[in-house]
Amino acid sequence: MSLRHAILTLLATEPGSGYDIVQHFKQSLGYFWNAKHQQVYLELRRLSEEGWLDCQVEAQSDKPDRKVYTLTDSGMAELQRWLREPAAANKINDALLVKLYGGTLIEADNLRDELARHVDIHQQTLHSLREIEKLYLALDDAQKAQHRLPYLTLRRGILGEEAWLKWADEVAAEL
Amino acid sequence: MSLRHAILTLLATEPGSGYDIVQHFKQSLGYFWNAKHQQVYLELRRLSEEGWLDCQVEAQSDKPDRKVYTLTDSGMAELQRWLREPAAANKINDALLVKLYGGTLIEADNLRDELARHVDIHQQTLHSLREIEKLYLALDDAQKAQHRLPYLTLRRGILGEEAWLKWADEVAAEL
DNA sequence: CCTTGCATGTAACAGGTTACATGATTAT
DNA sequence: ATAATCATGTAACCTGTTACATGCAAGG
Repeated sequence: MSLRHAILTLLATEPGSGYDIVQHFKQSLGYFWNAKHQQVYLELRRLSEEGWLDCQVEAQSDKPDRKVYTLTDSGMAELQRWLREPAAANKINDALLVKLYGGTLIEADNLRDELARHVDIHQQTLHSLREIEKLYLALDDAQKAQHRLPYLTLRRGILGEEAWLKWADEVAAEL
Repeated sequence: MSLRHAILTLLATEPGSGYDIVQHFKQSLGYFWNAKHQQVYLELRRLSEEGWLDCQVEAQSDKPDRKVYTLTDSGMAELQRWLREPAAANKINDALLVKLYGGTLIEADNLRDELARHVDIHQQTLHSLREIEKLYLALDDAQKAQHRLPYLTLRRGILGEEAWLKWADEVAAEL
């Protein structure tokens, strides 16, 4: 479990609501972290109960109230403790590869369609990551320096998607 | 959940015990599927209860008894039904990227060490995948044709690890 | 009128991890 | 002696998903 620490990491940059965090996961950070809103709201409550977050309700005129969470000192201490701890290598469970592995048991057309669907998804992801990269590259040096590490995670997304699509080409040629 | 279908896929090629399946996950298939032995034994029991697997106890002289599971006709039907169903895109939760993202909050040395540790792991994985690839490439054409699809999943592992290491080079240069 | 976005949650369930448990054989 | 390999499991716990729930505002 590191959803709680992913949340603390995001809130270390700037305070935000559960909704904000979910939007981050859905948009720019989706290539390395995903969570449903239910899970996020649950963790936010727990993190507050443990004293790692402060919560302030922000009333809005035309939209529903927001609960804005801020990292506390002990929250920052916990985050740093976790950051220093070694991370386990990522566990991968890839259903598409299982399907390809067992692909001789079904029609080749089915497999080709499935691959094409996934190629579309990965191309779209790659495209949106490259758009974000453009924004970064247009920054001046001082701003670039500030977002150096998030940019490196973005590069992981880009290189990862490029490699995936290169692989898909190999597969398409064989199928 | 597709652990049950990953198991059915493996047993479609040849019957095996829970232990055999876990070994597959630990060794050659670890780059696309992972599961603990407890979970595998649990699923095997459930799959038998649903009539998708047959179980035969094989006594061994010097080693403990083995429960060898075989796919039934209805198990094969279920597997094919699942294989034809579209797979959701893979969900990624990568703690290392979260740590990199929040890396400004801790010492740079810590980050470099962590990266080096992961580079080691990925290099070892890539090495063992390449060893498996050599075995495939040495096969004659008929045998190659037989293992075409599993080989394509292996290529995914190799291209994925190569891309990961290429990214790690970029990161190391920046850190 | 209907859908999307904003914004938050509860409850039931499914899936996965950790701890504990057993016991023989083989290698260091 | 000690650890590793083979081989199977139970129980408690933690994490994540799905279904259900509310309610206003803006846009087509």
